[in-house]
Amino acid sequence: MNISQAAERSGVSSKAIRYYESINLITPARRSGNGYRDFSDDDVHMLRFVSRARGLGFSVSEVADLLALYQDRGRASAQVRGLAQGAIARIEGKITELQSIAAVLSDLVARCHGDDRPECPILDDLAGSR
Amino acid sequence: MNISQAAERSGVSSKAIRYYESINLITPARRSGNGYRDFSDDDVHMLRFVSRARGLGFSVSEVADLLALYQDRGRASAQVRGLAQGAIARIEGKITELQSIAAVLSDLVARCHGDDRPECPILDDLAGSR
DNA sequence: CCTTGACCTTCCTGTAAGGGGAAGCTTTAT
DNA sequence: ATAAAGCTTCCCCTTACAGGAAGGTCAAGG
Repeated sequence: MNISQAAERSGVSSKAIRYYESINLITPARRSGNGYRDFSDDDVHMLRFVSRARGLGFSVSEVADLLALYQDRGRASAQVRGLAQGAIARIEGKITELQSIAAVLSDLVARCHGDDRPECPILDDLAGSR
Repeated sequence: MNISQAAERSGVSSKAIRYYESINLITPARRSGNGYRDFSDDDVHMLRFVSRARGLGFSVSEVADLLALYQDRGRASAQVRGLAQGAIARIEGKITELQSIAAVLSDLVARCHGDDRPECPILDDLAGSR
């Protein structure tokens, strides 16, 4: 099948597929006589794997690791688990950071009248007049 | 004062200061006879404003808006509040997204033995063999 | 006076992960 | 036959700077 169909079935855009190929994340697709890429169902399967992993917050290079482990029949599940735990830690750290930022902003918004008057605790705070 | 001192006092790196100047976020600093930038305490104050706003998750272009509002003595606080609320909404959306991702990953990690054996629910899930 | 070394300047490249679009094929449909 | 769609490669754009090269400048020490 051509790239747009593979894109549709895998949930990875054509652009992204070409990109993944260019950085050697996936093995280059076969080419038909006309030079068009020709994808198999297995290719689509791999692309879905990539898509799902990316959606779970794994970086492209981590996806490369996951793919290698996936294709290594003798891998130890501990390695995969380690990657996933690292991803969780990063995500949770990010959540904590965002929550504290949101808390500060919410406090500022609560203290701001939000009307036609110029007085604004938000700007005052940003200006450091605490 | 020179750029490195302004950087130290404001918490904005020298690189970032030059960058902010290049994109017209801040007004170009005065230059001394030798061509060096020469920062005043007011400049440092502005930089701190920028630094704090960036730290609160405002994009550079939003900071530009905030700075304009800050310098507009007649602004309506509602505008500032709107910007802040938009930021909060974005941040909370991001938090929700990250939380659901973390939940999926945590579930997968919990189901993975994480030992020498190759069986791995994480890879199985990524492969879509649900 | 001269030489370091620490600053400063501008300019170029690189980052993550593709998106957008141009120029030029091929294939498909009318 | 021709137009529309799809494919190819290639290059620029995005965010918000960091890193580093090449070269000018300033203050301290021998």
